[in-house]
Amino acid sequence: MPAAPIFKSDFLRTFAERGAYYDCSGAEELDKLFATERVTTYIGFDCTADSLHVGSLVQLMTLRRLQQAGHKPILLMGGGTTKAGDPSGKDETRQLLTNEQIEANKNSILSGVQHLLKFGDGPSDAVLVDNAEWLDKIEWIPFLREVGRHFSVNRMLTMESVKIRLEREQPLSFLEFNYSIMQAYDFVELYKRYGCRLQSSGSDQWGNVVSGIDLGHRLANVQLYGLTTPLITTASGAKMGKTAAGAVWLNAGRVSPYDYWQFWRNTEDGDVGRFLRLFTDMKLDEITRLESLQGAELNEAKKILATEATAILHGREAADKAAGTARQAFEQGGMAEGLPTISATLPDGILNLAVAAGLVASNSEARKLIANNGLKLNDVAISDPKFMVEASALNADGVLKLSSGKKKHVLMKPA
RNA sequence: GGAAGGGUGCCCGAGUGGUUAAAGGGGACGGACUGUAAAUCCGUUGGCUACGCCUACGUUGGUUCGAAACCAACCCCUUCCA
Repeated sequence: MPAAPIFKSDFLRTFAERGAYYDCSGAEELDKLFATERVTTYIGFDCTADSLHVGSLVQLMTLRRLQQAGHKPILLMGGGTTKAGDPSGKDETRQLLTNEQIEANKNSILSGVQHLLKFGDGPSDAVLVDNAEWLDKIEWIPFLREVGRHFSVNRMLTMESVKIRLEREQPLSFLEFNYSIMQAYDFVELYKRYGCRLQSSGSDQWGNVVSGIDLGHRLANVQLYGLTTPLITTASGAKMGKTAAGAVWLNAGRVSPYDYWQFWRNTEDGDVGRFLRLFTDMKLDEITRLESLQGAELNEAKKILATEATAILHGREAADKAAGTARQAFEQGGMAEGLPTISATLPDGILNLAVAAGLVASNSEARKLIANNGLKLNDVAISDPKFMVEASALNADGVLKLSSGKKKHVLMKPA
């Protein structure tokens, strides 16, 4: 990672102090721009799913900090690019999404980030833009004449992403080859429509960002800028955001605030300080204090991380509730009301209940879990797969707690 | 259009007629140890009404007592040539 320059503007300085800075183009000029005017900045996301996940959070936090510093963020949805489909991946003949699906995904994604960014018409309010607005209307020949002539294949072949594929003799379709052109075009189009001067992205997108800057010179005679964030991995080197249940989605419908809180609570020791800087709004000196905690005391810092990160995404109330639920479930061994709750009909076999609770995918899996001593009813391990759960197992509040391992709990209420 | 190689479980990858629900690795899950961490060690990793049965090695059909493996057609991927 290049050493971060000393920035004068509030935004870039904060951005760098929080560990989100990887590289940028024209550092000095960009710094000056940030210090003197409101800068409109965009980040692109694809909309193949109905929610973003934690992997996009660094980017979203970038937009949040921009907005906090009084600048204007644009969330660019790749509606147009999504229609082309991502051809990488071997033999999955990936289904192309219909327009309705893409539209639904966009709305859903937007609803998932409502707490992170303030959307609206104000000068620094975030806006959502879909690149289908212009990509859909492109005509082949005019596009080639206007835009295509500015792209040198010779140079595109030297781009890192392309070069790697060629060197490894991996296939690279024409469509993929065009992604960088589309992305470059998006940048210029956003400049024309919204006066957008800066594109932020992960460091892997650098080549595409530079293409956009270049195209800005040629088509609009304007100086555009790029700002990249580092790739975030965990201290033990794993890609961030993959857990048991798959990706950690941002939408509450996919991953509940409670589970989201748990995700952050289970952060590795070595990541606590870094994550506090990146993913919360906490003051830096407070973070310095928290990350200096040793051994088990670091758990306190993890709880704060979990609550703060959850508050940013789901709101303060949901975060406090998740924290409270966790406290009851883990520290007081209680029934913790806020745990995911499903309804059940008693009496029923323990296998059925475990499947109904979503703790396991099948009866067989439940049997295996029991054989491994991992399935608990009201905190007592079950040893008999044929165990019948009677209504008498309900506690005073009329619920029963089913657990897989030590961390995953579900409450069951008679229907 | 021609030639060659290939499609195996969540992923990578072995397997070229029976002992194969399919080696090995990764990942994941559970257990032990801990601090709801990491590392380490152990176990599990297709389904079911479960000492048995069902479904699975791109698709369909065939050869055989018996096929992931052999044959045919088709689909898809990769590479080289035009």
